[in-house]
Amino acid sequence: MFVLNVKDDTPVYVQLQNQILEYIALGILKKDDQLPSVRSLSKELGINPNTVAKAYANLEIMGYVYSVPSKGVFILEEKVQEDVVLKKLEELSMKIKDCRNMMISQEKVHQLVSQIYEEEKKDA
Amino acid sequence: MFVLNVKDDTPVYVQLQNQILEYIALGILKKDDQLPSVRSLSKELGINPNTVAKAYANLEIMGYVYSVPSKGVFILEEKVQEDVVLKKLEELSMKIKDCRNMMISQEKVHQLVSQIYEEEKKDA
Amino acid sequence: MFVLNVKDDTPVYVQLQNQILEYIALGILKKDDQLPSVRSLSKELGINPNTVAKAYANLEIMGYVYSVPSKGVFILEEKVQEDVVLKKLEELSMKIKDCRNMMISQEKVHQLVSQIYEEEKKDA
Amino acid sequence: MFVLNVKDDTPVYVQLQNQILEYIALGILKKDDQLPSVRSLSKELGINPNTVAKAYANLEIMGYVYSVPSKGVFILEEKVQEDVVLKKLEELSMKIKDCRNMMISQEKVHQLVSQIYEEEKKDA
DNA sequence: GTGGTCTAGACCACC
DNA sequence: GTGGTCTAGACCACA
Repeated sequence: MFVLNVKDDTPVYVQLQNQILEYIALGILKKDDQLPSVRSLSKELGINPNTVAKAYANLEIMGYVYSVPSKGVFILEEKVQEDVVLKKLEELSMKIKDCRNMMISQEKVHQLVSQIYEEEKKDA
Repeated sequence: MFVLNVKDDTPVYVQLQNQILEYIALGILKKDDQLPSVRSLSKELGINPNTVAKAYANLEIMGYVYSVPSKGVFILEEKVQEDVVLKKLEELSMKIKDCRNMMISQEKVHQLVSQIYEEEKKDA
Repeated sequence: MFVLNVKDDTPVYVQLQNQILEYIALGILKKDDQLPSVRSLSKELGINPNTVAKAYANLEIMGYVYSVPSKGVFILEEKVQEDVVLKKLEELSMKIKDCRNMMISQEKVHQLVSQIYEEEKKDA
Repeated sequence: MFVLNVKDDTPVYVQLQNQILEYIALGILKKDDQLPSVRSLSKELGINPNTVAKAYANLEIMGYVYSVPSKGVFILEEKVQEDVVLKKLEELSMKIKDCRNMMISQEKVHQLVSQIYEEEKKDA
């Protein structure tokens, strides 16, 4: 279900958080769905339980998830969808600004967008 | 001339490098222009001289700058090279893919691009 | 009859105990009244029978309840005892001290008390 | 500067968070003040650095503090004061409701408030 | 079985 | 020196 990229320099627990948020945004994870247990997921991904727990704890503090001790961790989903989308668009905006500032032409960027949307989800 | 954001999670020396590259791309820094001295710039920005030196050293390694001992550091090229642009575009591609995967419409993204390019450099 | 909140961080069996004590204090549960059976209550609340049994067992240890094997569990006292009230007042004291230490005015606190006592039990 | 209570069942890192928030609310810690380093504080309190780091990280996620890697952790203080006060009053309200529900008289509670405010800060 | 807390200690990038 | 990340493994309360 989750894919970690060791080459990526973003921390493992952040990668996990982001993937969970993406699944929520996509509607794959719904309100009150249970996330995999800390231990099972850590074993599956070959990482330390603490790392999974950290991701879950952060998501809880951020209000996307609630944990019931000795039961599990569950999706909260209230306004999450728009939150996540807005955050992604904000990140995108920064990158677009970088491109503009480096004198990359607007046409070039539009082209890239079209191209990526057309290659559908070969790499998702 | 340079603006650093300590609360930003990107390292200070990377922020500095990027801004210098940006100024080169924009033609503000031209071939053989001299960069501020390590000492003066570090004092001006309130950061450690080592940090400035590291940024300059990296730029030299990357081939955008040459240093003349006991003289200073100077711009080598008038244009940022292909690879820097390619790297930026690669980063942009990842973000666009994220948006596509989250079912954000292609139109929305095109809109954002246009909007950002139109607001020129109010916020650069 | 009982309302549990799984998202609350206080253990389920403690929530149950407290509510039973509250009903005793309020005179809703009287001497020799029978509590629901472990099995029926656990089914009704959707929780593990062990959890209900634990709450009952604790109440028996604390002397508020007695169990007759193969008969059921019954209320022993008509009134909650001093120590439970004292414990609650102790908890309240700590919170009041916190407020005082944070420079919240005495008037503000008195106001809050009055307000809560006046809204009766809309939310109990 | 900080006092931990091992007998208290609230987690050490939560105790730390709360004390820091209290100091902010009291104005003892001000905007851009630096918190003690993770290592020095952990040594001083005799606890593991991870535990201190966890408290700091949570405060950062909650938006009360910002950390500059290799520099330190600093107070952010934006609207923090009211946030913290509101949270405290909310906690107090819950305890007052408990008392009311256990038939403790309103006079008794007012008395307790007055008494605590009068003993000044013998125990702060 | 579950999550929560904590310790001990490692390595990293950065200043 | 600083914070950030991660591992390995312990113990606890709870269901």
